[in-house]
Amino acid sequence: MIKNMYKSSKRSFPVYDSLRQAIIEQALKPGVKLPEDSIGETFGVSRTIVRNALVRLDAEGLVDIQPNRGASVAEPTIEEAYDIFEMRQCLEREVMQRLCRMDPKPIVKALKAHLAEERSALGKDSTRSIRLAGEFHILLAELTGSQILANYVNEIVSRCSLILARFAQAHSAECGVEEHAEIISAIAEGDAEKAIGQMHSHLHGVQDRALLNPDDDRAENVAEILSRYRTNETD
Amino acid sequence: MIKNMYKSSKRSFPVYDSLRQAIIEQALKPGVKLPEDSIGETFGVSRTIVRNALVRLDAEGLVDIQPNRGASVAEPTIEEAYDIFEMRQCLEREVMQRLCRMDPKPIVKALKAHLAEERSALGKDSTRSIRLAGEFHILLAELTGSQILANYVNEIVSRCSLILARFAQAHSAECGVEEHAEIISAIAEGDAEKAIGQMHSHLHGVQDRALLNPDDDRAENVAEILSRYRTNETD
DNA sequence: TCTCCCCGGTTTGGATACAAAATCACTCGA
DNA sequence: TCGAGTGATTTTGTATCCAAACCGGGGAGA
Repeated sequence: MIKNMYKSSKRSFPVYDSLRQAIIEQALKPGVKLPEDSIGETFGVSRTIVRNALVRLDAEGLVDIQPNRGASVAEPTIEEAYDIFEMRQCLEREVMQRLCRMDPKPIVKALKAHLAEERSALGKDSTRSIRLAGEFHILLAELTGSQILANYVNEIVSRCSLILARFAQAHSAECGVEEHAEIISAIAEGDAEKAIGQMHSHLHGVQDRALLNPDDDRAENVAEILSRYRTNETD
Repeated sequence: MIKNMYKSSKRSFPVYDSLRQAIIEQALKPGVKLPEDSIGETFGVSRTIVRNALVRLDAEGLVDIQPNRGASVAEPTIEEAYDIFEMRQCLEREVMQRLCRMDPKPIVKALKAHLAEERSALGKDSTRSIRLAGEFHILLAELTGSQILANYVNEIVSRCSLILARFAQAHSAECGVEEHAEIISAIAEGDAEKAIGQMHSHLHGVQDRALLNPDDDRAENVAEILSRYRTNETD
C-alpha cells in the first residue's frame, strides 16, 4: 500500500494528488489548460509547488507540458489509446499469473472486501463507483507484492481513465462489477488459465466500450466531420 | 526514436541527461549525494533547474529524494533488485512476442547494424560497450512501435544498470554480445519460442552475474561486516 | 573519557522578482 | 468583412532571496 510516492515535497503532494484525482475522475477533461497561477491560488501555494506537481504528472503521462506554453490535461491520440490498452493487457496478465502462483486465501479475502465496497457504491455514487473499479485493478497488482508492477499498473490504470474521458461517451465504460466477481472466483479456484482469460476479456470489454465509437475524436479532419453533415448535392 | 521526454524545460534537460548518463554508466555510484548547489555550478544554472531534473530522476527511480535531506543516487535493496529484474523479464518477453509477429526483415536489419557497433566497441571502449549493450534492448523495444513499451523498457534498463553498479563487482555483468547475435538469429528465423527463450536466459545470465554475490551489500549489519575482520580471539 | 547539548555553517523548501515568450484585443488597411 | 500587424496583458522560465531544517564540531558536565 505504501507507494513510492513523492517524498520530494510535503506541500506539493496535495496539489499533485488533487489534480490527479480530478483528471482520472474526468472533472478536468483532456485539453483543459492548467495555469500555474490559478492552481496555486486555489491551493494557497506558490507556483513553485504547482510546477513540481505538474512536472510529475507530465512524467506520468496525465498532463502535457509544452515549452513556454504551460501545462494542460493530456489528450492521448487514438493510436496511443490502443497502445496503452495493449500494454495494460500485458501488465495485468502478469499480475494474474503471479497471483495464481500464490496462496489464494489472503488474496481472495482482500479482494472480496473490496468487491463488497464496489457493490455498496454501485447505484449510489457514480464517481466513487468508478474510482473503486479502478482501484480493484490496483489492488490486484499490489497483492502480487511487487512494488514496481503495482506502480506500473497504477500508472496505466490512470491513463486508461484519461482515455475513457477522451473517447467514451457518458459512463458506458464503467467496469462491470460482476466481471470482477468472476475474476475473484477464478483466483479462488486456482485456475490460472481461466483467471487470465477472464481478465483478458474484461479488459477487452472496457477497451471496446471506450474505443469502439471514436466519433468525437477531435483529431480527425474537420473536412471529414463536415462531410457527414453535407447534403448530397451531386446526387 | 522520439521519446516522450522532457518538454518541460530546455535548460534542465542537459542536467537531467548528464546525471542520468553518469548514473547508468556508474560514474555516480549509489548513495552519492547530489547537492543542488554544486550541480548547478558545474552546469552554470540555478538550483531551480537542477531541482526539476532531480525530481524527474526521482520519479524514474534513479535518484532518491528525501525531505529536507536532498537527493542522492538511489540504492536499490536486493529485494527491489529481484523485483526489477522480474519485471524486466516480463517486459522483454512482451517485446519478443510482438517482434516475432511482425515482418522480420527491417527489424533484423536494424538490429544487425546495432550489433556491428557493439562488436566494434568490444575490446576498445568499455563504457561505450556497456552503453551499447543496454541500447540493444531499448532498440528492440522501439522496434515494436509501441511508445509506451519502449519507455518502460528504457526506464527499467536504466534501473538495471543502477543495480549492476550497486551489486555486481567490476564489469563481470556486461551483456554478452554473442547472446545478442543469437537473439537476432532467432528473430530472423521467425521462431518466437526460441527467441523468447533466448532472451529469457540472456537476462537471467545478466541477473545472475549481478546478484549472485551480494558481498558488498551495505545494507547488511555493521556488526556482521566487522566480524569478518575480527581475529578469532576465543580460539 | 564519554555523553549530551548548543551553536555556527551549510543545504534545502518555498516564495518572490524579473525577463522572455505567448496570447489577446484592437486598430488599420485592403 | 476579413486578415495582418501591433501594443497591452497574461503566463511561463529562471534566478535569487529568506526561513527552516540538518550537520558537524566544540565545550560543559558527569
